[in-house]
Amino acid sequence: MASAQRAERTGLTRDDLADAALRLLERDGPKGLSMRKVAAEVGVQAASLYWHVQNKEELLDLASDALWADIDIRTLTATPPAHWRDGVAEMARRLRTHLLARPNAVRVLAGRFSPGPRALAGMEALIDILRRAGFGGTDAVNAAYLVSTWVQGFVVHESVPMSAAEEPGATPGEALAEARRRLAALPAERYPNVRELAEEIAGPSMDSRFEFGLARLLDGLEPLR
Amino acid sequence: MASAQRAERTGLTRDDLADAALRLLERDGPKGLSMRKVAAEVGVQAASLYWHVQNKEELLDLASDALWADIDIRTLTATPPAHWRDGVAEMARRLRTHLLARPNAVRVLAGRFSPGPRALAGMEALIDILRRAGFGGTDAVNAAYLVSTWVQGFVVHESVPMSAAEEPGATPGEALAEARRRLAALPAERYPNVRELAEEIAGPSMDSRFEFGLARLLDGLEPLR
DNA sequence: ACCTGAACACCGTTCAAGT
DNA sequence: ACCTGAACACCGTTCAAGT
Repeated sequence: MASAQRAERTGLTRDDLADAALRLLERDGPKGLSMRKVAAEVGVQAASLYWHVQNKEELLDLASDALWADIDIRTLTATPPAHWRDGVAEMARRLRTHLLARPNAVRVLAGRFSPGPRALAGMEALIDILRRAGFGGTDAVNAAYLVSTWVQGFVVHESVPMSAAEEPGATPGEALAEARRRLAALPAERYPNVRELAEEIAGPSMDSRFEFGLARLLDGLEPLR
Repeated sequence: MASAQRAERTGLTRDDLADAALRLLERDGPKGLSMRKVAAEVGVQAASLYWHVQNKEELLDLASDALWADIDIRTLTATPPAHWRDGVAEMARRLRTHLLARPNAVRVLAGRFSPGPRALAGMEALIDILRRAGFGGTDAVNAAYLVSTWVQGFVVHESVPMSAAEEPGATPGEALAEARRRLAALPAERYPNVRELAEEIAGPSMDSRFEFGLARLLDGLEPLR
């Protein structure tokens, strides 16, 4: 048909722009994300973008929703887990893994995280698991919101380099040693606990910190079932 | 002395720059935050900033730490609360209130949230409350981290306007109605729960959603004491 | 319906020069 | 030690014009 033919010729969609933005972000870093470069990425002039999108603001909003495009949620709801805790935990881990794989997008788009249409797919899956487990509607919504805001906040912290200055080289081990040095340099009278627990705070394992939080959340939700 | 005299004459500090950045952010919005405007705000030429700061990146890092400058934490630790739950809850509410009062800073700096020196004051206070209540060192650190990442993630969601397009006017009531319309427009087969619970999801009370999460967190932490 | 070229105001950053 | 003026490359956005 004519429409199919037209789609073959050009077919530049708003999704294409969002995907290009995310691609540039991870490939070239935050500085790669300009209207001119996004345009070049999709093979067009910068001014052309303004036919598809009102301004850069709107493009970034599209990108922040597209961030959730490839996340694998359906396999989870297709075969509901035996226990709701496993289901929620698995969803939380998937959200984290997905975001951690896109650290530049997280850093640039963090201030735009909101329940857009695609992010709602995660909410839908979480609510579904919770309701099947016997949670009431309001509780399920609140619980899903709790889990997803926490994961996002956690990953933001995790994705930010300890110091902007030392971003380039530096092995994880070096960054860790540097973090400990920093904590040890804080005034002892004002930060007694932070100093004493510097090893724990600058500890290497974000995984165990994540699992700690997850277990606490699930324990806190349990009585509501 | 000579140094005091010099300090009187100019005395432009890095803190001054960070404060100016935060001031401009809330006064003029995200677009107010350019090196040239920060320079003008402190009465200097743009190029001069580069004597105090390596680049804009570093200035934004300073600003994101300065975000925690005026938060009132000391009054809390001075008179430790009777029950640790009250202490942690009060800290969480203060963190939220503080951030909510600076929505533009939250939106622009969210991707930089990390445990900088000033943010560690909140951690210190939280850890202090928890340890006094009998939590072990590692648990206290993990719990403090859990609470503060959750609050920050929560407020980010809360600070983002539902849609970039409708930002200008629109009463909260209108925005709410619009949000419900959006949820109702989602495909019913893929979003059955979201659609059924649209009222809850687009519900007006972020306060109660916050208190729900807080109560769940505290319940989840209780057994660790 | 979709794209271009040229232009405008503005931006971050550098650098030689001033005091 | 701290600031300026001028310059450079780049940016978001508009608009008349093309097809």
